[in-house]
Amino acid sequence: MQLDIIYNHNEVIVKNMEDFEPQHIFECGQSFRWNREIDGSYTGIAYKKILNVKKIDRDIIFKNTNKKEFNEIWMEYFDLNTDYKIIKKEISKDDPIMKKAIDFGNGIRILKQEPWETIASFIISANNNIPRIKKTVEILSENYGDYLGQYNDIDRYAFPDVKTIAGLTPEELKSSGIGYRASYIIKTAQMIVDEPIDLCKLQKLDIKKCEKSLLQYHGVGPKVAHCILFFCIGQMEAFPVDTWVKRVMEYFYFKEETKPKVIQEFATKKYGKYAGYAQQYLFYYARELNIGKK
DNA sequence: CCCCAGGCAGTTA
DNA sequence: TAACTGCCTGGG
Repeated sequence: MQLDIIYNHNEVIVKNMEDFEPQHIFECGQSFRWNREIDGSYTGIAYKKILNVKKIDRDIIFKNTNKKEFNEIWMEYFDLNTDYKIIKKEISKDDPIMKKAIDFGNGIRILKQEPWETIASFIISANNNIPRIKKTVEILSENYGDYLGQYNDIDRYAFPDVKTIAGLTPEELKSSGIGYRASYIIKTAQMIVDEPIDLCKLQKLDIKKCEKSLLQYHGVGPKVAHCILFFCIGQMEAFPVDTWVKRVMEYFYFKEETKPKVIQEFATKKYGKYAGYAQQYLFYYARELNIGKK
């Protein structure tokens, strides 16, 4: 698979890109820092960079970037070297439900996100709703993140550094609307400052050991751990079971109340090394169509 | 207004 | 180790 890339001034275009639908990528719930603009493009922040993404016909236009940055950051971030056709085929064989879910979320790509931001964001996501998670992450960034400049006349801020958060008190953090998760985030930040995350090391561990090490963080349980495994460590057989996935799996496969752990083990067996992708298609499908909700 | 949200930690049996 | 409970906060 060879990408057809054009590098312009402050802009990179990938021609005839397969399996890339901005709306599905940014609104499938994997990331909390991308917002839709009036023209249908999305502006977001990652790795202390501001980027705008727009799809025109079959081309993807990446604005506010350049060749060097694109190759160093965004290629991997957008998982552009992965052929989603193979994944889709693998997880949907003999599974009409998964075929439907994939058809619905056809252009989803899994973003390779930063470890600390992913950990903190998904700690915040617990017992919370997506609009509020996004708002909290935004306020956190405005209050404690680096100022990155303006884009489309709006001030943009990076997600706060782990050291900054580690130095705060829960009382200070609570002004960001983070609620009782403030103490979780701070404790976890302090753990990470004391022992920085070694991504390479984590990637080499088998998923069980990797999960176990993540569960040591405060505010990280099985669901959040699997989100971290999948969205930033690259353990693609992870399978986060949240309320939506639980409901949709019960509705389609189990036909009865089933414990998250049972669902997760079932999915790992059923979908194998691409289980995480299956989870993301299912989650998006279920949430958008309200499947399984009473 | 009340209900609840992409769970988790802490506490009991 | 399984089951139960309370939880900041604000969107819907």
